[in-house]
Amino acid sequence: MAIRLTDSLSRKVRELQPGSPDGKFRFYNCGPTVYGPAHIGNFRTFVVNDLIRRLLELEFGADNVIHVRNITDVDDKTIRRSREENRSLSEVTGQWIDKFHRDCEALNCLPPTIEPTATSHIGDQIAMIAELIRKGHAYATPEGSVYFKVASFPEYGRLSRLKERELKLGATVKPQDRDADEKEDGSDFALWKAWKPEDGDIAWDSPWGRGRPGWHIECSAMSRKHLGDTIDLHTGGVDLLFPHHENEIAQSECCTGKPFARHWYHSEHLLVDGKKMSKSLGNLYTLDDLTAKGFSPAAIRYALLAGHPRKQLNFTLDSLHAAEKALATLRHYRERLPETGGSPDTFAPVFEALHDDLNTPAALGALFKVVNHGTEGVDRAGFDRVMFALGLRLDDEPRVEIPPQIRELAEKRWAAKQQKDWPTADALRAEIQAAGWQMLDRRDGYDLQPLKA
RNA sequence: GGCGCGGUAGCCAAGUGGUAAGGCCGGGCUCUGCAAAAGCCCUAUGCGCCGGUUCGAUUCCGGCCCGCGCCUCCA
Repeated sequence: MAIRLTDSLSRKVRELQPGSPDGKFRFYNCGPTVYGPAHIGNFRTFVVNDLIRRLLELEFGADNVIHVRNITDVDDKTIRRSREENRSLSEVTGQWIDKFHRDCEALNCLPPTIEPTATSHIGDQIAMIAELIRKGHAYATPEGSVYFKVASFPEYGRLSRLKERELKLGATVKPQDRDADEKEDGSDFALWKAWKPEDGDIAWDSPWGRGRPGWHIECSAMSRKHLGDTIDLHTGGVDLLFPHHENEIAQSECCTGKPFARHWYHSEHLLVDGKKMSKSLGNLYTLDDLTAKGFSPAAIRYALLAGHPRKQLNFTLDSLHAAEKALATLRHYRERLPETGGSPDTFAPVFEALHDDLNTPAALGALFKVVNHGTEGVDRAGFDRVMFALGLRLDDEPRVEIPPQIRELAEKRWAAKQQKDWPTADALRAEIQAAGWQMLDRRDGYDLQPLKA
């Protein structure tokens, strides 16, 4: 069953198919800039992309999916952070790359096939810039910067449909680029940035002097290097539509003369409390912020998938509670399932929904419809395939530290219960509850949970 | 000003020209020393407002109201 996905360029829902004869599906996903911990909004994009990755694997086979996700490890923000902390750039980016990897793992995102960094592809970027200059699509300034000449690419603006880019009345007026007067045209964007004092020792040699690459060129260069001139799918958050992806198209197509990506996909942003996340509103969550509140990464992933990826999702703590409960239901359901013997078609509606432009809410609805129907005709193999597609790890229960004194009271109560000393057992239960914990008896033991607020 | 998205039960959220999936919360029941957990069952005559098209609209068209995002480096 083909995967159908909205294409941001044609604005149509189109099938995903490998475009090259080798049958490999080439997938490029714009990754993070590593200057701090990624927030939950960033992770929505990565979780959605992980869902795409998983569906592609199921559709074409794991060996036939080449998934590239870059890491931007040199730009204004990373350089600024390095200066502020008086540490080397690689020290700063290394720290946050590690953190990003740990967070992705916690959220059960499959690692990309290739994860190139901008700094390890400086030569490729320089080569591409040189080619653009040679073909008349870019120019160097006396200061040693290189800009892409937007006017040289008539197709510019096709993706974002922003042909007229002058500031209109009512638009947020932003301070002009300090390099504005170097450019031939205000729309031109930097391919290479000449060294400035605040860049410190962060610079590479180039035919235009010392400096560093502009942001957009890295994706064009790394995508080309690892996936070829034309790729099958290019994705990112909606904010990247303009200017980042628009610029990538311009650079790549002017360089190669071939279509850059056969399919574009952009996932929508996350809102918190109905507003865009921002530090001033105090509604910016990192993964650690949420796990510190006792939520499991699996529940966070579930909550991120609970809304349609192309719709703004209002992320709330409530949705995390709901996710945690829903996962518990799935966990218990799975326990009641036989290993094999189920009908292979049971979960077809779930996959149909996922293949229909990543309709995750409909897929979860279809999943629970099966669950509510009982275990008849269902087996773990089929169920686990769904869990794989969604990337939901059912063994990922929220973990909380149990204080020793609570553990001690629980042991005493368990002993009293074994003696059928009910008054003592009840007294201890009350004591444990007064301390904010709840004791859940099982046949063969007990669990302890913090009391719900 | 331009581009785009959305307003469906207490909360979240799919969906369809023919009478509303699913999750959470809430309620009931079963089970169980107690308490939970788990399982089972129930929970929108209604889909922002006003018109129109239609045998029939939440779903199509028009108008209005409200909310949100983007418009040069933010996933």
